[in-house]
Amino acid sequence: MKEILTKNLNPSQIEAVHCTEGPLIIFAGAGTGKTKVITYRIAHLLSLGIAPWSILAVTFTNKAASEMKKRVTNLISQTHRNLWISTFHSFCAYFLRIEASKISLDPNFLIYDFMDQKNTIKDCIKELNIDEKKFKVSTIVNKISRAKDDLKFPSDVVSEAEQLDNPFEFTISKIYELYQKKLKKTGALDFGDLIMQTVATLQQLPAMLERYQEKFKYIMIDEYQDTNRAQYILIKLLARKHHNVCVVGDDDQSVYSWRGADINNILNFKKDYPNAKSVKLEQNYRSTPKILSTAYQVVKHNNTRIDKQLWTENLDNGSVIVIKAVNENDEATKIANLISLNAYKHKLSNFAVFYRTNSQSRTFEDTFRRAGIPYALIGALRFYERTEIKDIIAYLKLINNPNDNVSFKRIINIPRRGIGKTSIESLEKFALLKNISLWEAIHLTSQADLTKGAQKALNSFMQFIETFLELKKKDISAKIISEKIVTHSGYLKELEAENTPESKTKIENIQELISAINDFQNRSQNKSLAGYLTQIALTSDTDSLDESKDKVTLMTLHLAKGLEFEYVFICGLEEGLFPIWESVSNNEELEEERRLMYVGMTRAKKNLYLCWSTERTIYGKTRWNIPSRFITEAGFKYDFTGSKQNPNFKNTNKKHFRAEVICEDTYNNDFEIKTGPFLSTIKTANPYKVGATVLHPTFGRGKIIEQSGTRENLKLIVLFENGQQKKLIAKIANLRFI
DNA sequence: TAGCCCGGCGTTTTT
DNA sequence: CGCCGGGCTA
Repeated sequence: MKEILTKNLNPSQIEAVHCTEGPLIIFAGAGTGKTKVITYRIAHLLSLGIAPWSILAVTFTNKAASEMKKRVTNLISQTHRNLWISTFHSFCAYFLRIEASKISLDPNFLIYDFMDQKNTIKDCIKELNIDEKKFKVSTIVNKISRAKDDLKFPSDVVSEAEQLDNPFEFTISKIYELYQKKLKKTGALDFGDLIMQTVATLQQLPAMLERYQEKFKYIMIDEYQDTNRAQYILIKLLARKHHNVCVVGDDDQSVYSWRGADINNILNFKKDYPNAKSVKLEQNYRSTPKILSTAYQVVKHNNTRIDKQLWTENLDNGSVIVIKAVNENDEATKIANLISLNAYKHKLSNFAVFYRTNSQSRTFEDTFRRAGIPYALIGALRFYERTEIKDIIAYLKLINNPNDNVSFKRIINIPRRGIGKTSIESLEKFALLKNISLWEAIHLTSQADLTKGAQKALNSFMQFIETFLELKKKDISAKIISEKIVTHSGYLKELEAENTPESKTKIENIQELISAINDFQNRSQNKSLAGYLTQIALTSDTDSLDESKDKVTLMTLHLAKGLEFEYVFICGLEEGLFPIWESVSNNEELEEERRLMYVGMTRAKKNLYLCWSTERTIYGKTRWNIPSRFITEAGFKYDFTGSKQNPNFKNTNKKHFRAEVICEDTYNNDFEIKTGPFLSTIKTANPYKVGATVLHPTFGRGKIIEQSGTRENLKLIVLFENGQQKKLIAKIANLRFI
């Protein structure tokens, strides 16, 4: 064991692993083996005879937590069920369920996600008769979430606003107050509550705190730069007795301040724990020297940082290249061109395109689709945020807890039951008057101000839900329940009747959901409906990165954190887009943009492409751009004197672009940069020649042996290497040229 | 009640 | 440019 623990580690990693007693801060730069150090450290603690149940490791994402568990298990070749590796939120959710009885909390509390929060806020605004134009729902959700991140209860926020004599903030504080009341009434906690209530509980009950402090002798926090105040206090509380707290992070990768993360938590760690040891992991195992030095050039421009410089033994001559485009289509085309030119020798999953805003993805999608480059768009619309999924989940939630007004309102008229806005409004008024939930209210429809038709419709809805409440009592599985919902509610029928490509995807998604529910039941110990609902509330990445599919990855820079790719394109590097204009007047925000750039750059293993476009259309408005300061800071000079104010962009239609490289270094021999024939395949009507070799995602390699039709009706007959002969419609066949 | 039209608005989103 | 939400009309 000892040997394994040191053999694979470099000196600073060994130092970090072996320093078990007392506070420790590990500055772990990008690609320096951070997860490895944490997992080895846990294994080391166990090898010293430390009890597994006295170790707590906290991460931010489920992905990180499960990865860590997996790697610890591999390392010590056994599983420790008592080893506590989890996210902040699931740790707190678990804690609160266990201790619920001591703080008069229903242990079956719901967990509200962003949508639930928004809907509840909408109700609050209506109830308080507040001008919806002045108070935007999402702003308020954000404000409330930030307050919770800062451990501020409604009363705190109210008195703060009173002191400041700020009517706007005061209104928000009143909304917060009502919002919190509503959550309490339905028995729901939002993400912020999970942390805040945990902290509050521990602060109020010293004996309990003492017990947990005694239990968790060794605490480790991953991505410490992303902790908010509540999480910071939580850790401080838990670690106060033994002081064996090890935080791992990288201030240069702090990019979530807008969500409450406080970079000062990591910067001031040594102030909090004056006897803290600090270890810097600076040897990078990911990127080429050129990428590392260029990324350093950029991040060095930040003032608020602790200096670290990554180095590598890697002698690869991979490169950083600036690509100048003429507009966003040109940008996408040039990138598609480079990818397709090199796709024959590199897997597509080795390429990634990063952008600052989600709206930039569209051009890439269009271009890649036309170019026949398979791509995976990450993060835009997450599985559990799709309407059809949210609808079915709302049914499950309502069955789990009929008093959940948010879910009730979501599905009361989905599919259409003839219960319109006015009916719902008068039902709501009635419920408010009687101080009961909507579910309770529909049992008394005759007393409310409702038409006969509405009463009848509500009654049949009530009976429909009642049948499921019965099923729940009989412990019928969540899978069966959800199947019955989908069919008996008429939801599926409505989608089938629609019979559009969209409705078909929706049906597929619902089937996927049901199989996910089934999976859950086979996997989990807590097979109840409530158990499933908690699980999904704390999970999001069902359909994120599927590495088995060979596709180019498209995602925002924020989502790129923690990942790596051989070839990375960072796009839209223009002043006003990246850094985004909102940030340029504020140095703190600008530094965060710069860190985001640093994160993006350090994802690249071999080649890094920095792309910018002189012209870009955003929201229908076309703007002229100058290259991002980050390009300049990276050491690339752009000669403005040569560029005309109003150049003639007619050349956009040229068949062959040459990716304009304003500054090029020796680039990787393995990667061709000059423009090949691919581009003409995008621009001309028919790139598919008889005799051409193509690659199909499922059938594999084949030769085009016949073609008919034109443009979107172009049909091909392809003879595949497995002997199959297929008729394909070129537009949708997703063929790649090889 | 439901469907249509118009106006406003538009960074990033681990849980 | 597109999406969403509110208000108006059939």
